[in-house]
Formats: sequence, structure tokens, C-alpha cells
Amino acid sequence: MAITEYFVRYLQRRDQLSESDIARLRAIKTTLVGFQPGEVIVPRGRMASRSCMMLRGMSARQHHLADRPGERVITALHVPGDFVDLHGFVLAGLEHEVVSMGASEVEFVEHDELREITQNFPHLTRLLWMSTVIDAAIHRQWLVAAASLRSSGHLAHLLCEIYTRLASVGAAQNYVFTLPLLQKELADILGYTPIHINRAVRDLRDGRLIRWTGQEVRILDWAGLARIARFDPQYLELDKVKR
Amino acid sequence: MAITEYFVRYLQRRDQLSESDIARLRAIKTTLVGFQPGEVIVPRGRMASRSCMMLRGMSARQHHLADRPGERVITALHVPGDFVDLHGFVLAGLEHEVVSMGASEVEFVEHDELREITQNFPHLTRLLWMSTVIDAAIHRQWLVAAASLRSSGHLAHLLCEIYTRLASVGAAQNYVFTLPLLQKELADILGYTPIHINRAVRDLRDGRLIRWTGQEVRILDWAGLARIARFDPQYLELDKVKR
DNA sequence: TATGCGAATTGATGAATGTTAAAACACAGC
DNA sequence: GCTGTGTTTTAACATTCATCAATTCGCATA
Repeated sequence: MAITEYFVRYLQRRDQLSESDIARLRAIKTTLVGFQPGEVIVPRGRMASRSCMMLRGMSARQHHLADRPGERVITALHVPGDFVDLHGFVLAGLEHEVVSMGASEVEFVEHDELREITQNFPHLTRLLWMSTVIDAAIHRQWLVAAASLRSSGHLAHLLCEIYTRLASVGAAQNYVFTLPLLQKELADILGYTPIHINRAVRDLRDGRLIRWTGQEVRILDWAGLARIARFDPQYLELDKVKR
Repeated sequence: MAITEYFVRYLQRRDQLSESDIARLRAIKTTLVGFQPGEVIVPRGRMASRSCMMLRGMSARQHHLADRPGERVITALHVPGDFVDLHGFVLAGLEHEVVSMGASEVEFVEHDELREITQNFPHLTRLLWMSTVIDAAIHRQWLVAAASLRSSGHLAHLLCEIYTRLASVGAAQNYVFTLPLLQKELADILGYTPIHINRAVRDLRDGRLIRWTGQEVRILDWAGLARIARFDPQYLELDKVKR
């Protein structure tokens, strides 16, 4: 199969792609695989021979705590269009694992093909590189949020970011999106207990900022939510710039 | 000037460099600049035309909070051998700024030269890419620490990491190192108040884990410090692997 | 030696978050 | 319709961390 159009859109939001760049992207051969909730998509440890990008649903990077079996910390969420583990292409092995949040579909790309691209398509290479550096910028923003926001603002920041990322590739609109996460999983992402996540959700509801039924989140007051989250999408690099 | 040997060591710790790779690295032209404590090394916003690497001292990525002037969050620390803002090479502009922690010296490299490398040295390009991806792995580890450790363990984690990174390029040994940071600055890094940092420092001292006089930190009990920090250096990718 | 200033330290109190327990709710299978 | 299971929600209490205030320390310099 060919790569998902989501990833092409991800790049086109950020730079002008030449005809040959697009042709090379579309020529990438991929293998489509579906995953059940909680299934491991990329195992930790060993050096991989392929990387994957999200097609449908979400996935997360999860770290296990050596001395506290059963506990985990989630350090990243991935949505359609994300090239999830390009990291594995340049690292010796991941110190964490990528798991499916809810049911998901993923496309795998062989490293051999990526290596060929790094040898013959310097501009595309810089764009792949860019996508890993944007992931790092997202990590930094999560660090800022963790250090400077209280729980409801912190949760609001996550919701603003997820909606913005989904909308940027056309996977959400009108301030409504599907969030395939339990409160327990939000707790693992934001570093709180599930009980406290529940309090934060209630605060946002009581403030008429969101409506949240089942997996459907509806943002009622974007400006208000962004304000308490101190959300500024600049770090997502959504501007079309020559790179 | 030529690039610092620290950066060559940074790469050689992690991969075998060919003769031509090393020759190309050593041929990179750099401009050495010294900075006073707190001085801005890389401003935020505009697209830069050069990137820098640490030669002496430390620098930090600092984010300002829009609605709280004077406050900042630090999301990364850089030590000798770090290629600090390769990010700026593939991003449209930084959403934060890089400042000097204490006095420091930095070497600037023109982006034109990096671009030439990405066109003719694919292996070196992957290694540069790798260094930005290791920065991302460090961000993730900071997220794990923030989410799962209490203040003294969190501080211990930072000390373990800084020592390991300094020692890996030969800038520290025997569990002693210089930390050019005030407690106020540690507070901005770890997301606590300076008062709370002080209590965390006292806890580590009382536990006979460290001695800390002025800017000199001496780790008295590495195993104990690493245990409460849950520190495992795997994420720093210090193994020599074919990449 | 005396003075001043920024940093480190300590104390007291309040707010945010964690912990434990239990109740309410949703939904699948019987 | 009933039961069982997992998630969400609420409540009561404990711990961690923030805030405000003051004191001590280190060090430069008058």
C-alpha cells in the first residue's frame, strides 16, 4: 500500500513539496496493520527494521517504572498523520513502547526505504527530521504545562493540543473530536491520579468550557479553554515555511 | 575555528565514525562566542541562520509564560558537546530562547554548512538527526520524572543525568562536577518553588547522598541517588552502535 | 572590621493533589 | 430483567507543595 494522505497533509501544512518529493512519498511501500486497545505496536528495546505512521485512532508512548510494576507514564500521544517512531530509525532502540489507545490502524515503512530517501532526497530528509523535532517541541510544551499549570489547565492544554493536531490534518472539525482515552489513561498522561483527573474534568464542565459524553469531546468555549491552558499552537509549526 | 572535540566525542561514544566523517566534522568552520550569566545565546522567534554547540559551561532552553511576566520554565539543559539548537536548523523558529547558565562559551555553525552536509554526508546527517532525537528522549525522561517522582527524587534524577552527560564527554569524573545553577534556577527547571528545592537539597544531604558546597556537587552514594531517582542512563544512548 | 546585598535556609499556614473507600452508572452477557 | 464487571463520580482524610515572612549565611567592598 501507499502511505496515508494524512502524512502528506502533515507535511504540506508546513512546507511546499516539490513534484518529485510528493512522487517519492507516494511511492513509499507500506504495510497496514490493525491493533486492538492496549496492544503493543512497537516493542521496547531492540533495534527495529521498520517505523510506523498513524492512519486511524491514536497511540501512545508508554514508560514502565522499574520498581513499581503495573504503573506507567505516557509521554506522547500520536494521531493520524504522525510518523510515530521515526525515532527508532536513528536510535539504537526505544526505552519505551508504543501502544494502541483504543483500536487503531498503523502503516509500517521499512527502514531500508527511509535510508534510501536520506541518501537521495535531502529536502524530504529534512522534513522527516523536522517531524521528529516537532515531537520534541511537543514534549517541551508538555514539560511547560506540567511545571506551570494546575490540573484543570493542564487537562485543558491536552485537549487544545489534540484538537489542533487532529484538525490540522482534517481528522476533526467544528470543535468536536473523538478521544479514545479512559480517565485512568489521562491520569497516566498528565501525571495525576484518576480521581484527580475526574475533578479536573468536572471543573472544565462546570466552567461550561467543554461537553464530554463517552468518547466524544465538544469544546464549547475555545477561547476560554485556550486561556486557562495558556495554549498557543506556535510550537506545532503549522505555518507553511521553506525548510 | 574548528568544532570542539567534545562534540566529536559525543558522536564517537555512540557510533563508529569513518575517516571522511571525522575529516568533514573537523572541517566545519565555527565562531567562538563567550556569554555572561543569563545572556541570551539564541533568541526566540525568527528563523536563525546558524546553530550552536556548547564548549564550556551550560545553557538552558527557557520558555516565558504569556500571562505571568517574569516567570519562566526551563525545559532543557545543555552541557559541553551538545549541539544545542540543531532544532533551529529544521524549524521555522524557536518558541523559546536559549540562555547562558553562568558564564559559558559557545561555537556557532552556519546553516549553509549544515545544509551541505545533509546533501553529501548521509551518515553524518543521520548522526546530527540522532542528536536531536536524543534531546527528545531526554525530554521524555524529564516528563517521566515530573509525573512519577516527588521533589527529592526528581532533583536526584537531574543530578544523575547531568553527571552522566558531563562524564560521557570527559567533562567530569569521580562523581564530582560543577553545577552553575542557583536554587531559583533549579526551581524553574523542576517546576517547584525555590523554597521547596531547598528542602529537597536538604533531604539529599541528610540522606548522605550528596555533598553540595557552592557550585561543586559531589555524589557520595551513586547507587542510592540513582535508586531514589529511578535513574537508568539507557535513554542517553551511550552505546556504540552502527547507525 | 563594618556594611550591604543576594542567596540559602527555616518556620508557619494554606492550597493542590494523593490515598482509601464506597457509591453511582453503563453496558455486556445471561 | 438480572448480574457482573469496569468506569466514573463523590466523600473523607493524608501528604506534598506553594505562599508569605523572617532569619542566616557568604561574599564583595567600603
